[in-house]
Amino acid sequence: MGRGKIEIKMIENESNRKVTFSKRRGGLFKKARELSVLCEAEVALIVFSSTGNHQEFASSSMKNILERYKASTGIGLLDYQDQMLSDMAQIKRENEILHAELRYMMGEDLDSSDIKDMMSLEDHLDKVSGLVRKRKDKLMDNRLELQKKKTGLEWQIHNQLNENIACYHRARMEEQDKHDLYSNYGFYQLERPSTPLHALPPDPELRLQPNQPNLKDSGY
Amino acid sequence: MGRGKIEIKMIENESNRKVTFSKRRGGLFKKARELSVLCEAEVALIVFSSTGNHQEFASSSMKNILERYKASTGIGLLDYQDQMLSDMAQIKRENEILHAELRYMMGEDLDSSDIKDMMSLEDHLDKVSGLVRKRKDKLMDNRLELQKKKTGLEWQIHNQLNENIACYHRARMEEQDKHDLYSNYGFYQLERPSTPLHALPPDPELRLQPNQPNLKDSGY
DNA sequence: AACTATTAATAAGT
DNA sequence: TACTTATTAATAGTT
Repeated sequence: MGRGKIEIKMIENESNRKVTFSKRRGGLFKKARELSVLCEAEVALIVFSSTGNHQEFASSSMKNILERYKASTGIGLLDYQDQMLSDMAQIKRENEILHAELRYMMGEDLDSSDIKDMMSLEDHLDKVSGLVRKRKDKLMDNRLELQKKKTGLEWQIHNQLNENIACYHRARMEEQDKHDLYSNYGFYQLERPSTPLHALPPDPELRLQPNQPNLKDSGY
Repeated sequence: MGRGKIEIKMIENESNRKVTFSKRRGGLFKKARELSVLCEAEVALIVFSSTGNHQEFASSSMKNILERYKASTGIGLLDYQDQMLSDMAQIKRENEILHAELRYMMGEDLDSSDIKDMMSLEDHLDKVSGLVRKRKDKLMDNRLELQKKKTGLEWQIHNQLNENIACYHRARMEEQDKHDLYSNYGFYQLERPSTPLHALPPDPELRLQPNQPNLKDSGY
């Protein structure tokens, strides 16, 4: 159709090619539209020129048509999609089973189970209880151990403090003794207990001892 | 182009429409191909008939062209797949969680759990154990009830048999008595216990009674 | 599905 | 790029 027929092969002359492209592209789109209108067909047409521009025609919406196309063919990803769908089904089944098992373990689905089931479930629960108890005991032990260590440390500090205080009092006593010696309070000082009264920790038994015999002896 | 021109609007006559569809579709695909060859254009053409069948033409590969189209417009085929992939990921996550819960319930994953966890799990296990015990007891009761009924039936049969046998023996005794009377064993017969010895069920206490006083009395 | 009269598309020229 | 036109291609209606 034109002044002479042409071979259907790439047009070497670039400007010719461009012109032909424009003309034929127009014709193609026109025919695409006509087909869709005359015959109620869904038509999607996408054309990229060699320069990279693209034009499209879609009888309804391109997205819809491509969705439909994808749904009906899957453009090479049919296998992939099938694979995915079957994987999905598999996983869903697993999910169902897990749910059921979990419900069973949670005792939510017992009405349909028989004595044998109950026995084995009971056994199982006992076993798990055992594990739990073991774990709990271990954790408890750990905590106790920790507590002990802590307490031990506190005792150490405590004892150290006592020692320090005792030390301090001994030192004071010695000084006092020296002082007393100078002041001639001789007898009274000798009657005093050798341990300092305020030393810690205070021993209740020691406290009950009369530590001021001088008052009693003095006839109050 | 044809014997008279036509308006571009839906063809009412169905067979006409179908014929026209076939013809024009062929022409469209031909022209699409020619365009792509003559002008080195990339062309993608998808046509759905009103009956749902589809045909396609792609100058290279439909997937490539649509990818290119998507790159330049954002409309693409991958939405569906993406959706599926994310669904899958979601389900897989759920699966993971279920697995973990189940492992936990099975006491397989306790090493990382703390005392609080253990306490609550223990509580839970106790609760489930309670449910299981209840269910088991109920089932046991049912079974026992059944057994009882069965046993009851057996006892009835047993008793009925005894009755029958006793009946039979009474009948025989009466006949025997008649016979003895005729044979003049008068005294000896009067000494015999009134119950027949072979009557069932045999009572051990009755058996211990000396039932042959005549031998003893005769001085053996 | 083949035919063909007729219209539509378009190659080459302007 | 647009218009023209000779020519080919497509196809509507018919068989």
